[in-house]
Amino acid sequence: MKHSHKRDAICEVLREKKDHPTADMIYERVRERYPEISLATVYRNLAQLCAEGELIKIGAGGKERYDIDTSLHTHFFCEACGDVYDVFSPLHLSGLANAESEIGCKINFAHITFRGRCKNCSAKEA
Amino acid sequence: MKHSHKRDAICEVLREKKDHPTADMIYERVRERYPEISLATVYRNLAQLCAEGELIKIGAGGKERYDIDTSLHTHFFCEACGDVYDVFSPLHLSGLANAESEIGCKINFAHITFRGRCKNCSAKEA
DNA sequence: TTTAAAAACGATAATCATTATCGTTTTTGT
DNA sequence: ACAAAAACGATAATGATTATCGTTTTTAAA
Repeated sequence: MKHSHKRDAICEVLREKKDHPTADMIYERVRERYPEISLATVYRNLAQLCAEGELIKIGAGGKERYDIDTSLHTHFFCEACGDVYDVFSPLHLSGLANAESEIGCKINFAHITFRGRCKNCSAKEA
Repeated sequence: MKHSHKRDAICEVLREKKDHPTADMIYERVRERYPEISLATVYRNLAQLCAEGELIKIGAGGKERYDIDTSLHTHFFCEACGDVYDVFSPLHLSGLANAESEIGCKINFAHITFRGRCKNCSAKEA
């Protein structure tokens, strides 16, 4: 993988605002620095960075979202506004051994996501 | 919602084989009974049944899959063959209170999915 | 049991996110 | 500077899903 300014800009954008943007949100943000960038370049680089393990995709039904923090953490999806928040508090899941014996195989990974209304959306409703 | 034979057939197909089929898998199966059915009818009815709470969607990145068992349970996605299995063993997640205070709002729902290799795929590799 | 409005249907066009193609431009090691 | 490899922009293609629209079923009341 050669060095590329556009790819750098994509990573910077992801580091600057940790709101787990979609590909087109990233495209708009990078465009402020590189107005000539193509959406294809954004997708190409996102796929590449994911393959290298430098990014993770956090799709939840609709469009894919991207997170440059690849450390183990959980995401909270606001059902009202669609925003995604990080949760770093440690969680523990028990009952895995029984689940494994039920399906007769090893569980490699348990994926957890949360849903609810974020602080902003709860405040608006009140 | 009026009664419809095609919709009945879609539900039957989902009850007969609990492999969480995709829309086009359902289309193929219903076609054996109603060769004239349209894929649009399958999608229309699946959306309708989901809206009524009679089905759940269990998308995991790629195509959506559908499950007629709406009781609380977990899914295991085989990373090798893509098949989806049910897990009914009880699970318990702790650490939610800290997670809620971290993000400052109420978590309505914690969604858990498992990944690994199913029994068949593990056997093939050995 | 006709009848008429509402809902469902099939065919197919449209949408939308994402991926592939291809000719040109950058990067990088020599 | 040079040339191969990688990246790029523009745009076409793909694939899943949704929308449209004219026709057919369903259903409940006349």
